[in-house]
Amino acid sequence: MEELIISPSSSSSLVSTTTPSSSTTQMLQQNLQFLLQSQPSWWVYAIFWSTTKDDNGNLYLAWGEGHFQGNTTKHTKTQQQHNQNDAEWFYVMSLTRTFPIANSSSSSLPGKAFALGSVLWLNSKEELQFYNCERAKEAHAHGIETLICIPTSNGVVEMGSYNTIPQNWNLINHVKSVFEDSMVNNNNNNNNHCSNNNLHSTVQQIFEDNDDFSFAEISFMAGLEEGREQGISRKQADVTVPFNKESKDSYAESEHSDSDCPFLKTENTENKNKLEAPKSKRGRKPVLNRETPVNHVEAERQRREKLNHRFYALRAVVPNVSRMDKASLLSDAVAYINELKAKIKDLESEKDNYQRKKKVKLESGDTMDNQSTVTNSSTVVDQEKCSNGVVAEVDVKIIGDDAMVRVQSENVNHPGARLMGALRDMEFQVHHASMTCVNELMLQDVVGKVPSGILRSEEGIRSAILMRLDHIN
Amino acid sequence: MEELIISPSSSSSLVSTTTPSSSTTQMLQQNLQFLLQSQPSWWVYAIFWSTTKDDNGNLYLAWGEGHFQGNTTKHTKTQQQHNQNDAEWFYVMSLTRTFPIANSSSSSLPGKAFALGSVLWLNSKEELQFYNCERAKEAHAHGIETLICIPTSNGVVEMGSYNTIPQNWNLINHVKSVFEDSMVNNNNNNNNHCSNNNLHSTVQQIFEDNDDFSFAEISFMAGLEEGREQGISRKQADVTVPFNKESKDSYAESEHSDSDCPFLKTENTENKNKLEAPKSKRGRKPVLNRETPVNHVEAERQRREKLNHRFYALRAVVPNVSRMDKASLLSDAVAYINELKAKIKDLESEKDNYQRKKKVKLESGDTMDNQSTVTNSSTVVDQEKCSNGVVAEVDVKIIGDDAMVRVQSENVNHPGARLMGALRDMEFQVHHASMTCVNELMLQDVVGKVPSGILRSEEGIRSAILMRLDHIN
DNA sequence: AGGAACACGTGACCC
DNA sequence: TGGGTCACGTGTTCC
Repeated sequence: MEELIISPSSSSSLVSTTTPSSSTTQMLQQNLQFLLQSQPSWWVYAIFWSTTKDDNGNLYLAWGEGHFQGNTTKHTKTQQQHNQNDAEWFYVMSLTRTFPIANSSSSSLPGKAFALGSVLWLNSKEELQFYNCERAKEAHAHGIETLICIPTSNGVVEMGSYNTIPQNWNLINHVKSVFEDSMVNNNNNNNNHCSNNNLHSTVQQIFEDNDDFSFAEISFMAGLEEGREQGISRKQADVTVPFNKESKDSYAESEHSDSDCPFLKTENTENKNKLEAPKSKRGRKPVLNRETPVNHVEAERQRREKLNHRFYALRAVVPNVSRMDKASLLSDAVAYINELKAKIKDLESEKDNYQRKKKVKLESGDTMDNQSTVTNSSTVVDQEKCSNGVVAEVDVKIIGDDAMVRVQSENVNHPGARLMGALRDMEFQVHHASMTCVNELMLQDVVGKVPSGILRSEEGIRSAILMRLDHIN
Repeated sequence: MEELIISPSSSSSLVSTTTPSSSTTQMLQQNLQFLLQSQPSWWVYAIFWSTTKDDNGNLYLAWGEGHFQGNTTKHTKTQQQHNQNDAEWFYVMSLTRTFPIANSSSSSLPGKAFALGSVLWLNSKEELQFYNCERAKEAHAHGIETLICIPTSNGVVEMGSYNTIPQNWNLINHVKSVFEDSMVNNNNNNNNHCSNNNLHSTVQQIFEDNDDFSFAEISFMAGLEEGREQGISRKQADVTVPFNKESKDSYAESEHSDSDCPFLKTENTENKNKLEAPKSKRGRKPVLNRETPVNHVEAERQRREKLNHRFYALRAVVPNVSRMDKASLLSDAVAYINELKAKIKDLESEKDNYQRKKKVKLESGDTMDNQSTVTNSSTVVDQEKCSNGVVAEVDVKIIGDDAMVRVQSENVNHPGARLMGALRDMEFQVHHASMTCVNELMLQDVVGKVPSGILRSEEGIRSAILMRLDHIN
């Protein structure tokens, strides 16, 4: 798999005060990359469109950072390669794009997302083609099947995939938290010191639910650190770590190792460790003493990382975390869960009430039916055999201008449709009707206005119905 | 069936002042018995483990009450009888048992449940065997397949069954309500008994303000500390820090100084400092070298404790925590939160639908014109204009093999006949239907079996109905 | 300072 | 025996 990384060194001139420092840029790039690589679904690229002001002070979106990871695998080169090239082209061309921020139907999907403040998730040909958005159409023309735009506080994250990917709230939450956090902190920190706290938090949220993947990547950290990163401090190694083994070749390590993001706190503990290694030249005896502990240390490190990932994940799903420390997070999470539970309980009881009411309605029909079945032994003489072989019993009672019709029959041949059809033919205006199926029996009760034209007698209506029941089917 | 009832008269020596009165005992016994007998699943026994203090003021769980109802039936005497005897033995032996309250991997399942404040529900051989809990293993060795512990305000209800019984919230809620209520009365006058007052309801409040620990949590801490003390001796600490034994009891946090659990404060920082004093050779102030690190250590200890309690609280509100480690808990919590969110979204949209319809119903009664001209953009999508000019709103919900169809339209052109005809055309077998005319509006509700041939989606059915409503008349 | 929060390495424990 | 987890004391950084 090939990677394509574009840093907006040129575009920085456009950006006024919000110009990301190069360390931020790099962080952005890493975030995007980690984002893509941590997703279970395959995304071709991710772009962060950054809010920018032009000379007139109007906001628009311009290229902030991007990551392109191309095709899912090397197989099916013929067809997919074509697509990849297409999408690559689309991606590269995006460098030059800017989008006005407008919610009107414009050509700007990112602009719309930012203006509306809502996620746009288009995942079908149809949506892309008919969304009345030029960029969506372009994307589709270049093989993109799913195109999403997620607004953040100061930009929009756009992602594209060849596949149809259903909306995924985890992804959305990750993106939101990662890019909110990273930028907020960036704004707060005017120094170029790239807090690795932030970096951790931003990076790690990505892994939230994709445990296997993140674990794999994290575990690889262990092997990586000792061997090849001599000069780099431990913490930086942590950051660069998620470049997984498979892709290590294509990643210009320099790109990160020469980072201007100074993890100034070159760790004494780590240094100590490193210094200790040579010191251990003493004898071979430490073999058992050296190797095991180092694994242990590494394992513990990984455990901590994992735990922290989970914390970030939790942070991503719990809104309004009062303070940023872990304890507060946990208690907020608990409170939030209880809140959600209470809400669900409320809603459910509400719904329950509603359904119970409905049930009562149904049941009242049932009891009525029962009642009628109990009494119908006396009226069994009223049963008539229809020509289609269905036994039907019809009972009519006239009350003032209205009539009450009760029909009881086998549940075959859609008795409801037949009765309703019959009543329609008779111009019988239905006010209320209910039909219930009990075993093989269908009971229908209808109340309505007797048509003026027809013979206004119970027996007349009854036979009219019977006749039509017989013939209509 | 044989019953085996053991009252804790003998064990009362263990129990200090918290010994339940005999009336309470009896009530407990009845509750347990009723509990067992009211369950659809067969449980072999139920035990109420009551929180108790030993001479040092440490919390334990000791036998409070129990009920044994033995085998499910008399059949298969050979095999089951053996198990029953086994379980009976296990049950009787429980009389002598006490459990420290600790979350650490100890032999105490009830203790763990109480400390965590969360239900433990083990219902497979594997869980019982590998739960790293002696009591679970013992239970399994005696034929128990499902072993559960449900914490209450002042104890734990343990139940065992030969069968594999899935987690059942009704049972849990039942236990909680019954045993919380019954015991609260008993507790109130018992000043030296520190009950954790319904953990589940309190956690919420506890964390409302961030750092406030209610006595509920404190009681926890006491149990925890005490449990650790018993179980795992802090060897490392013992070696490196000679004063630890006392200092580690200083879990007390500043916030709960007014806690109604006075005994918990027995060991405090002062004590530790006092013991620490001799260690510092002499002068008042080795401050810089001695005292500061000690405070730091202590603070860190408390911080850890706090974090852990938050973890316990989180465990208490997250059901079905897959594994007991923190990382799993966190990710489960995240998953759970997302689940809850999704559910709320569902319920809310459902409710929204319902209310919108209701609103439409009400509005359409007198102001049909208004409604149509208002261009309520959200509702207009649901409404379709039939060719005959009748506005109809169709809602379909699929439940298993059945579908619920709701049609709302003007009462013209015999909507009942049209709908029934449409359903007949679709081979939709009606189980129940009701139609009601409110002013000029006709409401129809139909429940029936979805034909297998048709596209079995709600939207598919809906559009099929709409199409036919349009054409049939 | 001095508290609060965090990461780290380490010892211990348990499958 | 090793991999996984935990608690602990410590160093550090940010108010």
